[in-house]
Amino acid sequence: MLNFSTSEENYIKTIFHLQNGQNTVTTNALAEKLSTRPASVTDMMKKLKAKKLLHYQPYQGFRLSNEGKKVALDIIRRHRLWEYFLAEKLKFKWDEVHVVAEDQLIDKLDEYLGYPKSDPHGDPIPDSLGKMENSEQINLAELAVNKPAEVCRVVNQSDEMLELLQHKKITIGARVEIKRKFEFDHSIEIRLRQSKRNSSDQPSFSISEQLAKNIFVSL
Amino acid sequence: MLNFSTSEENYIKTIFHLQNGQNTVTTNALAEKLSTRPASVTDMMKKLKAKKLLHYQPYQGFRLSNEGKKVALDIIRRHRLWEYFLAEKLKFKWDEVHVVAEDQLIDKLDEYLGYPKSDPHGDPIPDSLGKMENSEQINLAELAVNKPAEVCRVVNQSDEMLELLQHKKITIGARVEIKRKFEFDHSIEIRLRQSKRNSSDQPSFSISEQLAKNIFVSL
DNA sequence: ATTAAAATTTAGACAAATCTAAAAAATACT
DNA sequence: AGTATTTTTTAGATTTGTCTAAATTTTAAT
Ligand SMILES: [Mn+2]
Ligand SMILES: [Mn+2]
Ligand SMILES: [Mn+2]
Ligand SMILES: [Mn+2]
Repeated sequence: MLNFSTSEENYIKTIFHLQNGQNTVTTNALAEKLSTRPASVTDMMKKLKAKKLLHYQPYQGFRLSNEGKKVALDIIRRHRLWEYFLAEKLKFKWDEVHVVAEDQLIDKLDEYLGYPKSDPHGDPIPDSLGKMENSEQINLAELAVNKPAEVCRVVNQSDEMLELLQHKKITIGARVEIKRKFEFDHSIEIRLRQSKRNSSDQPSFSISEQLAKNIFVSL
Repeated sequence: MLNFSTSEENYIKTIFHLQNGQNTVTTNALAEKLSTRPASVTDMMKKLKAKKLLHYQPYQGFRLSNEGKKVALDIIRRHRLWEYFLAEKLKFKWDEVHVVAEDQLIDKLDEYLGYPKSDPHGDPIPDSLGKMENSEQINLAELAVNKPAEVCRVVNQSDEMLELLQHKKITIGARVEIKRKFEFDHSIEIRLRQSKRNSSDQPSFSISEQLAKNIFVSL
């Protein structure tokens, strides 16, 4: 299914609701519902007709095509699942979920998540006042040999970087220890451990200086 | 704090990251990072300067003002909290959260919420194939006297309507029974019960035909 | 059947965000 | 210093979504 703009989605969703029962929707009714002007509605109807989302003959009103109805149901599904989430998980009142403001939502989400200190990449999350703690993290390239540490942050988050990390199985929270440093190309040999408990060690392997410089650890 | 467009927010967030350490950010660096053209960057810089979000003299590079930094931190907070939510609750891998597509997200959300059948207003939620069940709901205005039923849907969801419902304490899931119907104005006298168990009855009260017509119940 | 009113569409304009191509300024290089 | 290169800005278009005002079509009323 193609991708539609917020504006197009609004029109589609609203037509779906208005045409319930009635077989066509009028320009004025739609303009009224969307708090916009009839001329704007006509403009958009031409666009949606061109995209085959609705049937429309000038002066004759319009109704969604089957394709348009499919899109509408997808939009409605999204909308209602989010409303359910807001009410059920974030504890908004059922009559508030329509008009939740971004700031309010984020604060409730923060509360719901238990005020996490850092995101999945290890990046610190600012609190509601904008304060962001940066704990003492050191670059993996500068970690001393044989000093166990924990991967806590990955700076470069390009696809290429993340692909490499996944392949090497380096994840946030993993325990890591440098076994050797090579002067020639500044590559380092490291060993990962499953968890803090001394479970089965993995074999050691080497990573480039470039990769190491993008990984931060805490002791 | 004012409201900014998605585009403005992208610029602000990216400048924040780029200026870490450096004291100014260059036009080309920003264009590169945003995959846009230098000319577009200059255009936006004029706009953000006008809004006092950054310091900028032509040809001299730019940096966020204190106000701009505040906005950036707010954006970063939102972004990272959502990433945390995606990873922790919706179980996306930590290296997937950057590029989650809408469809995927919604399906995971659906799963996480336990495939709810209807939203907080009682509106049915279509499944991932677009199927939407409409259970036999009857209009409260047409419910027989002394026949207990459950409020399952509210059609008109205007602020005015929701305000009235809240005042009358009529909520989705509430048990309701019509005690009398008045022919004169078609108003009805109803009584609510706390739950399905026969707990303490509330006193009965009357509602207008107009309100009743917007409420649907199931038996 | 005319005329009046209402609904709808067209014409033309505007703001936001982007682009290409050309001009201007800053830097780098003999 | 004088020229070449790079960086940045301006000028002018384009796309999307909106608007007002005027024209057109449909519907309602005499
Ligand atoms: Mn809603
Ligand atoms: Mn992140
Ligand atoms: Mn991200
Ligand atoms: Mn709803």
